[in-house]
Amino acid sequence: MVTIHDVAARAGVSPATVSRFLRGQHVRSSEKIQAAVDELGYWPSAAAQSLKSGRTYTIGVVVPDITNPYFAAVVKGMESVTRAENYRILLANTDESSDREDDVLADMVRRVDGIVLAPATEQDQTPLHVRDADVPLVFVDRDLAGGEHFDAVLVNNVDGGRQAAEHLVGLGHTRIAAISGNQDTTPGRCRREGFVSALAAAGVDVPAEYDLVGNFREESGYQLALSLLSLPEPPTALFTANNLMTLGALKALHDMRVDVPGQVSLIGFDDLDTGPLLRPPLTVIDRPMVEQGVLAMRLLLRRFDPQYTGDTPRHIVLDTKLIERASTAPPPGSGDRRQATTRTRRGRSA
Amino acid sequence: MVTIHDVAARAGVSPATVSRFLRGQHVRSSEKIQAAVDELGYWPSAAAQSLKSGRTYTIGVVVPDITNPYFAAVVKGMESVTRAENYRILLANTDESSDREDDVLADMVRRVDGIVLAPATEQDQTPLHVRDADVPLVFVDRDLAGGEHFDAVLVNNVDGGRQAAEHLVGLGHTRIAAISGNQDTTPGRCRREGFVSALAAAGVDVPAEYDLVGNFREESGYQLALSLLSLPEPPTALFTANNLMTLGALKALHDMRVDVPGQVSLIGFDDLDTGPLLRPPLTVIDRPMVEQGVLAMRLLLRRFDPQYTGDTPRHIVLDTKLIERASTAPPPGSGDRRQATTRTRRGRSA
DNA sequence: CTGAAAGCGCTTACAG
DNA sequence: CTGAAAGCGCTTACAG
Repeated sequence: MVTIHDVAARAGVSPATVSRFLRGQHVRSSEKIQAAVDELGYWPSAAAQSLKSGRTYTIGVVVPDITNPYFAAVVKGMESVTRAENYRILLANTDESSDREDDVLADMVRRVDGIVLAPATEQDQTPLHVRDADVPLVFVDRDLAGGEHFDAVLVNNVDGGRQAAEHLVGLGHTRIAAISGNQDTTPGRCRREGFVSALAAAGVDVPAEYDLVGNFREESGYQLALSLLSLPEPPTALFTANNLMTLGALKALHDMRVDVPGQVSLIGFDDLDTGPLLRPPLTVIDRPMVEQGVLAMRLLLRRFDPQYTGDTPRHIVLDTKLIERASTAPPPGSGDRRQATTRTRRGRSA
Repeated sequence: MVTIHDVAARAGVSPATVSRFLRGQHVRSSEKIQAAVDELGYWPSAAAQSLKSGRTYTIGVVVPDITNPYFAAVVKGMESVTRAENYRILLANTDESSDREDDVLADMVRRVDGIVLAPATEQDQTPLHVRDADVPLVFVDRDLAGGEHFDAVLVNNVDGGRQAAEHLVGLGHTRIAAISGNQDTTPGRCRREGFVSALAAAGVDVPAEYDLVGNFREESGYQLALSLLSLPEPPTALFTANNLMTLGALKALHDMRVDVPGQVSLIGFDDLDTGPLLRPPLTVIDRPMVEQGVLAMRLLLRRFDPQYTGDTPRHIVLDTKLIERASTAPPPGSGDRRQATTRTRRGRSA
């Protein structure tokens, strides 16, 4: 391993001068030093640098599931920022587990300059300890009870739920079910809240057997959709609170040969790359993804600038948007001629 | 920041003893030390530890595109291994750029104990320099010209291409096109090679205008599929060499209102979560994904075990598998009654 | 502008 | 089993 001393010896200067040159200061023997660096193939030791400087130029990124396209997009956004600012990303997957999250955060605290976290639950208090360690923390996608003291980039989940509800009500549905996500997470709780309360405001009641709670994974969307379909009186419309549960529900509907949207309308939260290509093309509540990652990382890096370090925490809340495609329609028997016809035809050709 | 000295002082022992306790050695005053650690909230400095030990317990993972579900799955597999072995992952996205890859590798060399790399091109020689720095390197998904000296986990891409070709030939197609990936990558080159040569062996010629090369991104699949459809004599079957280009091609086919598989059959490489839910459900060449990540990370960690450090490089090559769904069928006018009928019906109800 | 020196927080051979 | 000491590779205030 070639060190700064080797470079110094070869260039005929002191290690201090090499260090200054490398950090961009003007030195007399810059050519000789550069030559020595090149010839020796010198690269500074990150460990030594951060031991001295107390900075790692590394950001911890903690997400519940990297294979969820939403989080993959968020990470990509964050990566574009860290790259431009010469930081790197230490990535951890918590598999939606608080325990795993605790371990990861404790481990990261002494390895990174800051953390962007999508917490597994709102109740977890470990992230608050991160603050004690003086490591800036930004929440993305999900908040925390007591998270007011941190920066955050969130989405207006309540309003997204409302948009989904009003879309279904507008189509004439009254038997409306929801498959929500973990109720101890911000998006799980808020999307359900927004959805159910907008339905109530429109005079539509959601009975307990229509008000199901899953865990944001495909399998739970699948199982809960099956259970809805086996009800004596199944719903005519279904809201699924994230992309993976939407896919699970759609699989269940396919497996049970339920016509979508002829028999059951489906509206999901979060768009998918494949959304327009699915059978049928999915109606969804969409939101920024890459942008959320970009904003969260920018908020975090700002905290390293002494000018902003003490600023009051900022909560950026982005809007959702309804994308109407073909998975939602008026309920069966609603007298909508076009819809009824389509359904019959599909039934025949299936 | 609380250091090992603070803990030592509080426990009434020397820092050396604290260090030994923390590393699992038996010491007399373990209870007092543990108490001091807890009360002070001590956590060792990673920088100091790795400066001393020369180990970072961090693995660099370099992929071309983290939002590609294939790479997301590979990373997830790697993460499960690093977690179990108490390593962490420094993640970098190269956006399929060799320049970016060079930067990333140079940066990582002094920050990690080893690297798993899916190289942007086969020609890039930078990864070979990583070896000079004595940082073990394992290839995943993609190989390098000169990569024989490294461990690698690959897929039998040539055979995957062959499977796709024989499936299409078996259905009776003779006008067969391919949208291949970057020809300076292992999978891009080999999938095309396997596909084209299997067609040749079956007596099917692929004219130049059917033999297209994209860049593994959705947009290139879209554009190239459009260009195929605008040919005076478009193909009746299309092979797309990765998941994203398959989606792009499918979008193009939808946009041009081409019946799949009635007018054009489509077979992709790499399955998708949504594969069965697409219009139509996709026939694909599938391969292990999470498992590739697991195997690659295991190969890498083995290199840290003195027992295996000097072993000759291992190339693990996994098999692909044809998954037949509904996007492939005999060519139009081939006399296959069932198919022809279906096509007509679809045409009517569209 | 430059060098000698101290020190960042650990670990580990060396004595005891 | 334990402690004093050296040293991992840098950076930076302090003199000059």
